[in-house]
Amino acid sequence: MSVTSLHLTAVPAPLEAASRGQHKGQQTKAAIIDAALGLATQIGLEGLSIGAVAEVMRMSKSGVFAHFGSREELQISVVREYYRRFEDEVFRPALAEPRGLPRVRALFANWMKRVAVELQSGCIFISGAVEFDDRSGPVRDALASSVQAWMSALNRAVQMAREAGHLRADAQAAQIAFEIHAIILALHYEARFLKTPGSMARAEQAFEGILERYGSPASRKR
Amino acid sequence: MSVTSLHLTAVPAPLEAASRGQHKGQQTKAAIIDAALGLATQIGLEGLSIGAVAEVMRMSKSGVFAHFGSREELQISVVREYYRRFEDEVFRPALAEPRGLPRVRALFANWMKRVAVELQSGCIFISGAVEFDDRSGPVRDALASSVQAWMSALNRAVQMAREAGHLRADAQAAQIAFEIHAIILALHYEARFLKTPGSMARAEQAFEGILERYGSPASRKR
DNA sequence: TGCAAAATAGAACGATCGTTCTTTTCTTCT
DNA sequence: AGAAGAAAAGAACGATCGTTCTATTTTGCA
Repeated sequence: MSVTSLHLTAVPAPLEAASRGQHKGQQTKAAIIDAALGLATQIGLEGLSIGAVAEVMRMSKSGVFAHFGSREELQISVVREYYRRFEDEVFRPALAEPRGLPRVRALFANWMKRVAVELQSGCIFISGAVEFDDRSGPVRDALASSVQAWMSALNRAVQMAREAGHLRADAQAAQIAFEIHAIILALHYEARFLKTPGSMARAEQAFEGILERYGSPASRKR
Repeated sequence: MSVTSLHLTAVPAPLEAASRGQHKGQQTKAAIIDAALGLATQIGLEGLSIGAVAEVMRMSKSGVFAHFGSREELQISVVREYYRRFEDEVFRPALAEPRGLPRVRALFANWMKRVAVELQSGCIFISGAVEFDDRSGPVRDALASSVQAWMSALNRAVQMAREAGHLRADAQAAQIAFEIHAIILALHYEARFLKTPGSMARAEQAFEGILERYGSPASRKR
């Protein structure tokens, strides 16, 4: 309906496009990626079909296809968009917190906030890992490098906490990042698949346990 | 080749079948499930196609199909078989250990042993959770109840360890089971998808951390 | 050994998939 | 306004999917 009206009313759409300095093609391409991302979070990157995207967009299959040239390119675009949003919602806001434990806490809190949403919609980094874990190719590469980027950002934040004296001197940042990642994965599994009640609280408690175990004596006394 | 020879040499195969008291149909059905399980661990339950199974079995599609009546029934059979093997390899051997911490340790050790294999082949309980987390139906039910059965078995083992005084009195069995599950999921993710080196050691260390945190003072001193 | 029954094969179905090609519609810029 | 080019539609392709139906082969038992 709204897409149709864009075709009928010639004035507003081009104006908006001009204001962002982008042509109609780029505009609809972004809308397609948005729709495809919504679909991919529900049915996975592998389940993502051009026909389904076209239906959501009220476009023809070939119309959607022309923007990407292949299904793989569409999938890669979705991965990149997902990463961008993850960065915006989880990583960037945490930079407002001071280095060390506060920032690590903020990263985890933001991550949990996002998971709370994903318990309905799904997470591409998790479903994609399962779908592409024994495959190779550009989609897997895009997925893996996105996750790697996030994981190393988490690693750096933990490492800074250690350097700030907020963690025990013998604590390994990679080990802590591994255990935090583990909490999120278990939360997804238990809450989204098994629908176990109280999983959010379990995850929170597990996180506090990690800080208790690896926190420096000074930081644990507060 | 071996399947073909079964048809040509009339003596040994029927004898074997008779010794188990099962007709040829049940025999080949078991072989189909075995082949399907091997396929499903690699490409997932959703990726499992009757045509692919038929090709592995050197049978016709309809020949395979007739044993199950639907693809869903084949998927359910695979889930049940996977659970049976998981029980045999992980759960049952641990019952030889005495109740309490030794048995919990054995459960985790056996689980880790299995994961070490699954890093090549894949785990249906993990891939299936992602594939069926927002779907409903008999396949999802079979999958969820299998996982639930295993998780509550793990829960009981932890609970017995608490009752034996091996864990702190205020430790919650469900919380500990959650955290152990988390370790396994992270190991799968990091080793199988990201191919991060040293993931097995990280998982082992995380498990020791859990025991350190929740272990009773008496059990931690040894 | 022969006959009924079970097991398997084979062909065909409608549907959906990604992709290609051709044609039409809409945008953009002069 | 009108031409050039981008964007979208439409039809068709080969392939694969689960499933159905019929015919053939194989099995197990009297």
